[in-house]
Amino acid sequence: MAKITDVARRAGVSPSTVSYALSGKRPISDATRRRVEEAARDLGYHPHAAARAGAGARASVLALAAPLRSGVHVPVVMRLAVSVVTTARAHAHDVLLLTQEEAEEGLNRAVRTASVDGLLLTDVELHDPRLPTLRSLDRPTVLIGVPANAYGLTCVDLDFRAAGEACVNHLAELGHRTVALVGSPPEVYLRRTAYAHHLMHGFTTAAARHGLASSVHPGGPDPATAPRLAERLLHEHPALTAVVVHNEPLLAPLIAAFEHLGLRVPADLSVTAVCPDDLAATPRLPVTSVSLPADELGARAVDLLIRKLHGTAVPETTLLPPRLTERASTSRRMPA
Amino acid sequence: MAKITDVARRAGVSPSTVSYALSGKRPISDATRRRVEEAARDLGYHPHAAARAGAGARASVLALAAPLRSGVHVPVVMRLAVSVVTTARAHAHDVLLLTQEEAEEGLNRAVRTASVDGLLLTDVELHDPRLPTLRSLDRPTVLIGVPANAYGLTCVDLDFRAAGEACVNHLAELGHRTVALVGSPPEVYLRRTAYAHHLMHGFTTAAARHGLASSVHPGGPDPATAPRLAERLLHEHPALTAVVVHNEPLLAPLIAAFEHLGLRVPADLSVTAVCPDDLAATPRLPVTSVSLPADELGARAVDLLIRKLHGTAVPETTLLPPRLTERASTSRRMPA
DNA sequence: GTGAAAGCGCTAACAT
DNA sequence: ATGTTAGCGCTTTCAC
Repeated sequence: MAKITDVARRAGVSPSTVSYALSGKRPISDATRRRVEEAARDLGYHPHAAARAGAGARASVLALAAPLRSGVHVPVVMRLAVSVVTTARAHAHDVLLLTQEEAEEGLNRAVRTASVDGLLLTDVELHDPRLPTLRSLDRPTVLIGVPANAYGLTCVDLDFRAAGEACVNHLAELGHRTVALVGSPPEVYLRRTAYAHHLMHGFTTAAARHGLASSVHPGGPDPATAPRLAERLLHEHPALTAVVVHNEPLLAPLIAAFEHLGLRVPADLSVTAVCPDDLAATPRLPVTSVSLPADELGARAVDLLIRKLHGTAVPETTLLPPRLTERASTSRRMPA
Repeated sequence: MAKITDVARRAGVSPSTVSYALSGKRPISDATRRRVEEAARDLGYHPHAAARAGAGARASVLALAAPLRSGVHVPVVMRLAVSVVTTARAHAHDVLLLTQEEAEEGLNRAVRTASVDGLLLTDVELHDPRLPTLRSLDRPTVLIGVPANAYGLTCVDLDFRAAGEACVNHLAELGHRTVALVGSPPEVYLRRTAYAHHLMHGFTTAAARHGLASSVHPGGPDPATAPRLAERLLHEHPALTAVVVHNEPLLAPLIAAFEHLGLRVPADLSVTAVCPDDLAATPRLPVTSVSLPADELGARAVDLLIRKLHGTAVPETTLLPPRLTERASTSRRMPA
């Protein structure tokens, strides 16, 4: 493994010149720079990040803390992760993946021991226990999710409150008077996971504003529970004509279950979802949905974090406006 | 951030004593160790990995190179990733996630620049272009997947060849005479991805050995293509009574498509899958399957890598024997 | 425009 | 059993 002194010797300059020539942190004559670059290339030289970090520079590593708790839809997290890694690479950073439950201590360790420059947190809770640790860590951080008190934090997320409202607005415009939300699994609400909470909040307040009868039903993550849930919904709310589904694994099975019970979608029942676009745009029954732009969220989060690393001021909370796409699963309420 | 000298001062000892007391690399009196540990705890001291690495020690970081190319089933990779991170943490290591396509150069960079101690590769191809780079990198590596020439490498995977054979054996015993394999998407075969190749190989040879008529059909990753594929299979192979599915996203839709075409599973058509257990053990129609133990693969791979880091000799290739579980989707062939 | 030298925080000989 | 010292490879004052 070539080191900086090897490059220096080969280029006939001092190590510091190599460092400067490669980093561009001070003016170097064109001739020298050229020789240094060539020598570096010949030797396949890559500066050793650890040593660099020792000398006070950054290690160019971001940590992604993605707890993967029960009830979260893994594919969405994965897409976020991929988008984070890709965007980080575009900024010449690598990504350390933290999934552990040992949340607080894990963050500490990552920052010290693995010399992480900045942190990205997912699965943010309204009162996230990691926040105090985070504040003490004095490393730039971006939360993917908006806690109850975002003061002094940088957060980015889909505007889930507005997303919930958008779904209800759409249904209200179509004349529906009784709506239900099929949300995330109960444990997600119990943890007060931010996104689930915000969506529910938006759903409920919009329903109230429109004077709609509304109810909220956490849905199990298991598709097999869909038929029971469908039955229960219809039984408990006979006037129900529209459902908002914020639960990826349940979306398709739930629609199937309703149809199995003899309801036609959208003729008898309108369905709106909040989920990644490709999940909604299925050929059998394209579902009207608010897009959950996991890729964009990841990219935005990294962009913000990189800017913070550079010392640039960034907005406190970035909320992506919901984008509702009308597809075949919603229609005007048929007068009964 | 407390450093080793802070701890030393507080404990009234020299820095090296702190280092030794914490690492246990040389005998320290109980009294001293206790004082050091207490001082470290009080100060919230974590050794700085970058500096450590500078001094010749390891950084305790593993890299997981998971390309996520087109055609791979993301949830399986994700489970592997989670299992890798969890197991790595159990060995006090962190995991750097590499997804980039810039494969060879990416590995180089990770090792140098991010001071990675060891590498884990997924999505291994029969003639994987990363192998030469890997050999030159001189970092312990474990492949999750078995290339054509595994000489000098450490590999771990499900024994996909045996898995293919197990499926065919099972079907042959049930009296089936014409079988088809619905495999991974075409691009996976074009890349000569190891697992897909090995499974197909096992399927084909076992079919030949039993004297069965067999055919292989790459399946698109898109569930929407299932109906077309089902039709084609039945049309091209009128005598077909059994199918092996090695394609997670297609499994359920394909069965649905067959049933839609009027076939009863398993009365008219037996279906075997190679997939994670929870995907097969669906309540509607539990599918006979060979388990794809993503968790165990990840854990094994990390264990092997850690042992290599410790300088322990490890077996060259570890193949997990296939475990076939009979469920409701296969039955004895009905004489026509 | 370039070099020499100090030092980042840690570990591992080399002492005692 | 503990302390002293010399680096690891790099960046960054200083100095010219």
